[in-house]
Amino acid sequence: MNTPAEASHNHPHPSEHDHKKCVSEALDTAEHLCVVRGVQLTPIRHQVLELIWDSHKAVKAYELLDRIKPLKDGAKPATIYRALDFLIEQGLIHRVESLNAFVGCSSSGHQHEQLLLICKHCNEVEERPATEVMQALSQELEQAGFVVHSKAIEVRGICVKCAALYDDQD
Amino acid sequence: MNTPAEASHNHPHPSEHDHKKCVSEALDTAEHLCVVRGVQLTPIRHQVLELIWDSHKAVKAYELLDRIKPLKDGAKPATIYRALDFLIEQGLIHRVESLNAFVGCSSSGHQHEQLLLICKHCNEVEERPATEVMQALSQELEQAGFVVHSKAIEVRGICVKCAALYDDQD
DNA sequence: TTACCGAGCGTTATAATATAACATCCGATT
DNA sequence: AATCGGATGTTATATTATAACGCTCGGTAA
Repeated sequence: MNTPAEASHNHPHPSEHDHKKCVSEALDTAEHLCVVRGVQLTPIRHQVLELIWDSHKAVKAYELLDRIKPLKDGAKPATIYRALDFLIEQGLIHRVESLNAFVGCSSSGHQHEQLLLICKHCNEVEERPATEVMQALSQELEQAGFVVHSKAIEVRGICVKCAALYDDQD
Repeated sequence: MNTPAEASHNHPHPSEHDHKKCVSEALDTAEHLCVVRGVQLTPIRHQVLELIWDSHKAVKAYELLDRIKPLKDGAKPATIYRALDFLIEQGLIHRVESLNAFVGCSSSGHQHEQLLLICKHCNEVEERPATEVMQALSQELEQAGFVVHSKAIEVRGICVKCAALYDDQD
């Protein structure tokens, strides 16, 4: 398959994983979930999701716009933002609040709310279920009597792989 | 003292607390910390901090700009953003990432990183130390080998006071 | 004193992010 | 055939944020 995702994918920690698998799993899951839910993963939405999954980096909306223009001539901001809205609603991507950017969600089906570890060096975002944290948070929120709509738990810093590089080289 | 803060303050849950005390404590703490740290809480910075403390609501940068213009003729975006940068650096305010907005920090001296509970109804932001959550998070981050620069832990929903109003009235 | 330096601020311009509003298309239903 | 709703096209604009450059002023080194 000559997808743009495969063509332009650029992973800073290459030995670590088979990214094609990430992408195909994410897309398969997305397609399946949309069928089950009776919502449409239209070509545009699919393309945007694929572009987001090009890497594990957080991507800006206008970056996506630039990258979808060759595929979708005449794409405008609304094209992207509508697709992003849909993908977020369906839990297929995360909005990274502290970056105004977007990243694929690996656990779309089950557990969408996760701890996001955002590396300032490689710009990758790691999702972690962080069950202990989530449990403590639920308790805290219950104590506070707060009715939750959504959560954003984001930590910025240097990921373990980049930290290792720093130790070795910088 | 005929401060703008007192003049325009508007609290949706009025019986709950003495807001003048919040403001004066926040400003006193800020002044003290800046002296100790050898940094300047200039008139502009002080005014912006005061405007932010007008309420416990998250405030947008351009709202602050509009509100500082009468006091500081010719104020421009940079005026506000520079002050905000300073106040954030000094831990005197929080940037609410999921709103692109700002709110005073009650615990400037000691424990800046807190859980923020953001009410969609009254728009107030409650800070909570949430020590159990923070502890679990620290553990998680240590396990992940992630070097932390900053954290944003934000929950959006309905605060306990507004939830009570909903139960009674809506 | 004079020269310099850096922090803070004024000012202009523009970049980057996001939404509103209305038109059109197209497939499903009546 | 009529119509209805979801998705998309299209134009315009709102909102958020930064860049870049110059001035002032107070401290300090020559």
